[in-house]
Amino acid sequence: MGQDKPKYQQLKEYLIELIDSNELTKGNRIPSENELAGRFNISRHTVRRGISELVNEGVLTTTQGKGTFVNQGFRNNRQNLIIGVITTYIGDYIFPSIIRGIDQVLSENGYSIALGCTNNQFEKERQCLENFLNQDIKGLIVETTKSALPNPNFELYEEFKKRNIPVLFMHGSYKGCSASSIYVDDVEAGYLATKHLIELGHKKIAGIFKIDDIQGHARFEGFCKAHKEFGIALNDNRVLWFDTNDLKYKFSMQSGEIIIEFFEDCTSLVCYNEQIGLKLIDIIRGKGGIIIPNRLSLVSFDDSDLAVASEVKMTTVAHPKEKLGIEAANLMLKMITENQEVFKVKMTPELVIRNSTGPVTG
Amino acid sequence: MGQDKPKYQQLKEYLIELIDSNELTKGNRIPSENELAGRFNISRHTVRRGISELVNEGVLTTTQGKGTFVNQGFRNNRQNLIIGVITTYIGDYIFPSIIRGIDQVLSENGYSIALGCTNNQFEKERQCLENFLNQDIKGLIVETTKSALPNPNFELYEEFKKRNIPVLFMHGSYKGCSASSIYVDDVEAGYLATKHLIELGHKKIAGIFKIDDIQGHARFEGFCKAHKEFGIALNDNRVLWFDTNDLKYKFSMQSGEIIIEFFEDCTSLVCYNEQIGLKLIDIIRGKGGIIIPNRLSLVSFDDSDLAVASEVKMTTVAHPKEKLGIEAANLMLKMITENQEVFKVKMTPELVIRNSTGPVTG
DNA sequence: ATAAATTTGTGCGTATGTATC
DNA sequence: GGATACATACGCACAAATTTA
Repeated sequence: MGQDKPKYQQLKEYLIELIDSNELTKGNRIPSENELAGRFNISRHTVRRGISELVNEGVLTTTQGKGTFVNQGFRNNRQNLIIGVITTYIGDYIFPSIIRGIDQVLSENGYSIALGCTNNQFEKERQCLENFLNQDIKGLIVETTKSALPNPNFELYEEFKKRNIPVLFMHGSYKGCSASSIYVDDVEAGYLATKHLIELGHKKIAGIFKIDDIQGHARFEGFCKAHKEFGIALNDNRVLWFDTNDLKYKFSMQSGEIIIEFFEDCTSLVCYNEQIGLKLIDIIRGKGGIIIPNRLSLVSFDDSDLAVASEVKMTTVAHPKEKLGIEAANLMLKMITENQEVFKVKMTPELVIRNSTGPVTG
Repeated sequence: MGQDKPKYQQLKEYLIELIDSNELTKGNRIPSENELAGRFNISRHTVRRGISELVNEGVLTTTQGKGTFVNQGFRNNRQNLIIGVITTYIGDYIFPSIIRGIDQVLSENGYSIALGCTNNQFEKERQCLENFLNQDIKGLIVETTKSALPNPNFELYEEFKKRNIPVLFMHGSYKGCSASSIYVDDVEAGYLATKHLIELGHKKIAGIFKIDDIQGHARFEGFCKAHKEFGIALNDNRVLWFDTNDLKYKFSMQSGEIIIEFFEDCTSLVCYNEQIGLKLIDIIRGKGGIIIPNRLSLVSFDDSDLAVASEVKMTTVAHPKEKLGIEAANLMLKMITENQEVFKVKMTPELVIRNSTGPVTG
């Protein structure tokens, strides 16, 4: 008789053993409390304690007057392996690819995804986090919301840490937070895009970047770095910043005039992503007169479907997408097993040259 | 003193009351077991039972030697509202929009989504279902996997029914299953697309449809229906069938010649979806000579981003997408509250006319 | 640094109530 | 009604962890 383990624990293990070996299967009645008490020479109270824990774990169900029964066998693997995933947008652009990558790896390993979507709003992010705190998730992968701004949901992330639930940030992490993160080297991306234009002879390069997003900042940093490295002066008037709210209005056909004026004296354009890129192409096509790449070279980022959707096949700096998702999921599995190590993984983007860029003319 | 409720239950309610009224908040120690026993004149054993249930519900945490403490307030709403969502593909095309629609409604109502993805394989579907059976989900929304074939996971769906977990099928339900379903009228969609061309004067209409997909069959059915209704003969040679595996090869630039030959003697084309439509536009643009809509009118389906991505803005029959997701989520909420009624909801698609179609010429 | 007090954890015994067969 | 099985409830004893004097 092991004196180390509590008796109710031993009883639990005995019952689990019976169920796992199929001596008791779904629907079977287990011996009565009194019988178990007699058989193991323990008190009925102790039997009750063991049983009540198994009921709580979903293994058994008790019915007064009838007995205690084994639940449906689906609970045989009594695991509940869920990873929370929070993204800014769910259905747009490259996010689906990332989620697909994550799902691919996790489902292979018996995990499933619980999905949350912030629409880039702190309030919704908070809601998602609270939701996940109420669930028994084994890990959390977060694509940061408004990553360039200070985050008001800091305490909630701390709570995950306290509970030993690993958190992995994607596309940048919050300041002062020592959590793991996986991100694309967006400075390098911005650098590669700009360098490509410079090497084609461009000197007047416009840039459009997103202001409330750390990726926007990073890509702009790379934009600057390339200018500096090649000794080209950077003109502030050639950089246009926009935020999430501008998306619908600033880049519509109606305001196309303003946009076109903006890069009028430039020969090329570094464009924050392909959603914007495609809208610009539409505007330019609509106005006529400007030909890509002859009059204007365009580099964008991400290499989504949109890059090759129109007649202008965009030169772009490819985001790893699925690969990032796969990497992130693998990291998460590692974090779960290797107990709270902090990882920082940087993925390097690659330039994909298509026909939206060409040598400077005139 | 209410004699109806058990004493441990009364104790639980007393403690919950203290927490909800913020007299005890996160981190606070509650009175010791002995003190509570004395105060309420009940035995310590009874106190322990009440406390142990609250521990199990995540409200309290006990530490031997220290005391019993109130957990972080996130559990104040001790609900665990998760809806399982199973789709065939996660990241492609219109699925993200559907998921976004579902998420929009559910998150507003305090639910969150647990996501599963079958890749159109029965085995993965089974895995997802077993996963969800192990979780405490409140409902299940399933996009059917290989809906034309008999489903081997029937018993698992039955199990949900047994547990009173409502199941809602999307895009068709399994045979012999009396569950609720929500679907788009794809016959009508095919009919609308074809009728639009006929009304523009087209009589030689080619069709491209997906063969391993019930939507493909339905859209083809509508294609036929319109031909019959307007007394136009249907030529088998003008219908091209493809399956999932063909996607990569059949519609590439390399095999473009074959595709173009296929609709050479037609003035218009009904194209299964916009992924294919966009590839065709690329092929046509690459070959030159054929102008849309002058030489060839093109109608597609779904109204995804891709419809307006290129210089050819596609006329298309819009899939409700988000709206379908929203509808589905609302239905699910209704099913949860109204206890297992069976709903059948049909959504009607709408024609969106853009500039890929025009009157027949020559 | 040690002992005492406090608090939770394990375990036994008993009694009575209530649901099911 | 009677037998059986689970539900509620009280009491006691000792062990183990933590705090405090």
